Amino acid sequence: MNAIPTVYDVAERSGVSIATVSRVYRSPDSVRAATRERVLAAAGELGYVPSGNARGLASRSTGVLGLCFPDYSDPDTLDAEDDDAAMLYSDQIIRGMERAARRHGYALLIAASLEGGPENLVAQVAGRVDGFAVMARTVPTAELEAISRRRPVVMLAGPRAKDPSLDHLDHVEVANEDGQYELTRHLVHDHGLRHLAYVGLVDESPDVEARFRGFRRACHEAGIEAAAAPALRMPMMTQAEGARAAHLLCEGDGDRPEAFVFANDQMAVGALQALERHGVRVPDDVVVTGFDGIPLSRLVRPALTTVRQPMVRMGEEAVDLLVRRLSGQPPEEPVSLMLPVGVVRRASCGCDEATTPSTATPSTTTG
Amino acid sequence: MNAIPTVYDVAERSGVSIATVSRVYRSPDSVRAATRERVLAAAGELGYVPSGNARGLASRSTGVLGLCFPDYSDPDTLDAEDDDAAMLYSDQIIRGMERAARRHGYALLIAASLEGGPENLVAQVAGRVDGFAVMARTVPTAELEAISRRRPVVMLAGPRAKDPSLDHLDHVEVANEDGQYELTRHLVHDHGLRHLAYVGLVDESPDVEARFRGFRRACHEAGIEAAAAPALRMPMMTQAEGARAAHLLCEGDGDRPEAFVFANDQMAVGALQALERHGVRVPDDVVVTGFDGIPLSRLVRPALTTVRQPMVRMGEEAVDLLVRRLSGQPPEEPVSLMLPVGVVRRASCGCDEATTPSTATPSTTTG
DNA sequence: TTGAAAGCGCTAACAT
DNA sequence: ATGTTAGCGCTTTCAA
Repeated sequence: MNAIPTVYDVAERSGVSIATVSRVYRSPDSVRAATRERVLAAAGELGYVPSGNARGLASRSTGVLGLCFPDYSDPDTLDAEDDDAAMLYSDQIIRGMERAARRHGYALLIAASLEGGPENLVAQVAGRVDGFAVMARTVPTAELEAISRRRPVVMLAGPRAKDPSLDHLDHVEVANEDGQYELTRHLVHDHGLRHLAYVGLVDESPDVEARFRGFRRACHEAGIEAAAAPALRMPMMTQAEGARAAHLLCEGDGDRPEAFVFANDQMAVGALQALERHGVRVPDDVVVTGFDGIPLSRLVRPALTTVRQPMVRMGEEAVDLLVRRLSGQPPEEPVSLMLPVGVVRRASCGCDEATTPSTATPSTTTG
Repeated sequence: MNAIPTVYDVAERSGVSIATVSRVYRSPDSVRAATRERVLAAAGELGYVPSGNARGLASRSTGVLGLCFPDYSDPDTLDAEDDDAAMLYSDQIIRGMERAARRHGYALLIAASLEGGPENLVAQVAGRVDGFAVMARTVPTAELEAISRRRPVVMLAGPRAKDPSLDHLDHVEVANEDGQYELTRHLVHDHGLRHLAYVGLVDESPDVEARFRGFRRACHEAGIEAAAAPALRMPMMTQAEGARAAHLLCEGDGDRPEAFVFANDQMAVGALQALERHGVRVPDDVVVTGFDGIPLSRLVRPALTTVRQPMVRMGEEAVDLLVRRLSGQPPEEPVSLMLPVGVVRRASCGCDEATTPSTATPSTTTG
């Protein structure tokens, strides 16, 4: 692992100037074929690869896009196998971004921010890319605000209006409110339920709030006395907390809700486990729903009724937005996209179809 | 989006030298608190973030590791939902690498190589990272050989000895041969099958070859006349090809094998579909097995007996290897790791347990 | 078509 | 504790 070869080494070995070496890579046509051959040959022999750093520095652009995402790994998921199944948000967004980035000729730099980790994580990313996407609440607002003044940042799944200092960012979110509204409406309308308990989050989360609004709206419209706040707010949205929520809801005051409407799938899954242990049957005794549409939601029994979010697409949209900003004609105004979601009716709400996927194409009913 | 601020701007604004600005970020303690505050304040107001490029250039290290992987997306998987379920190899490796990289303070740069795409993809990655991992057969050998002479590269899942020009690379693979051997032995020994057909790949793939060796060894040991070559070699390992293979095997010469042993899960899944369409029952009429342990293998019905590869772990090991090479005391010799695999017995071979996962913890029998 | 030279923004001695 | 000063490896005018 000797010194890494540079343009100078290649230039010397092929008897040209460093400018020519550079040209061979940047605009091959501007160099005579014979010269090009010689340079390329020398480069090959030396194992030369242009330094992305130097290139970026000299040309002020890196050809790399970034993504900051929270370290979502659910500590409750100890089983490696479950871990596999629970393909996370971030994986899907990564997939979407990588694909789109590649289409546009960019590479993708990813970094997960561990809770309370070094704040400079963003900086680490921001300093190395032409633009980047941030999953909501991954990055300290102040820091993000400062950075985003100088280079394109798109916010994912987050609070568009929430923070006015960030309202100049492009933004992609999913129709949380509408999705939860549709799902709730399904419970009320199609299943005739009247007594629903919503389980949210202690911390303020724009997504969770929006979902709750959808829930409440559906209740209102059905003439159900909808609480102004969730029945329960948990400190984290993990399986363990979901289980705990199920406990609390059951041991309440004897009069158990007909449905537990969870703000995400992880909690709902935890609840299913807890309920099974307690001999409470789903959906016969109580209906359970989630939100997200993680793969695990389809694997559990009963399969979970939920709202699917198009996360891969979100990644793609994010990249398209960034590329647009980076291009000659960036939109003047900040762009805000709201991607549609779909209610997935499965067994946990009493829709029994598609419970046992047939060979190779486990299908679900989307409504 | 005005000019991006630099150390000079921050220095000027806070009335210090650029060296001090640099110190504030590199070794905060070497700067008086008051000064530090002023610098940080100025930086904040300016929206300053240290340029990763300049940093990398000056310090000759980027703090980034890379991964090149093939664009595995199976074109047969048109359904977005299946796509979700089929968490791919690459996703798992990315997960593993990202985690491990973060533990070591590195970020991760990922780039998929589209078949026949620009070869400079590797260069794009190689030029921006301190070291990187390459999934086998992603990158032209010559290019890789040259690059790997100058910086650490670890080969994933590939042909260790295959290419002598690459035998100086660190290398992580899974026990393909042993895994297929164990699985085959299970079929022969526990299920008493004697007539097995192995379905491989036309192209030479070290992994597939290794698996076939395991298959053959198990046959030999059981006194079964094992063909020197796979019963069938398909051009690609997709679901469509798996279905085609099933056809061919069924319509052979009337005497159908008792088991179809596929070189990967995708093909096996395709075969399951085809067999169902033809009214051939699995496992009653014919046993089907796969290899990989992709999530989809558990979702299909009958659930697929297969061999699970620890891909997340592979990603972690790769990073550990890279970090080791980058550290002060790199091992002298190239390191080669072989990760153990596990046979997963499910319904498609006649092991009926664990076919219907119970709530939240779909379990499988690992043997 | 090719070369010379001036940076790009930062780090790392070396001074002070 | 802070400032000065070379580079780091490349791109990019400007000349030739």
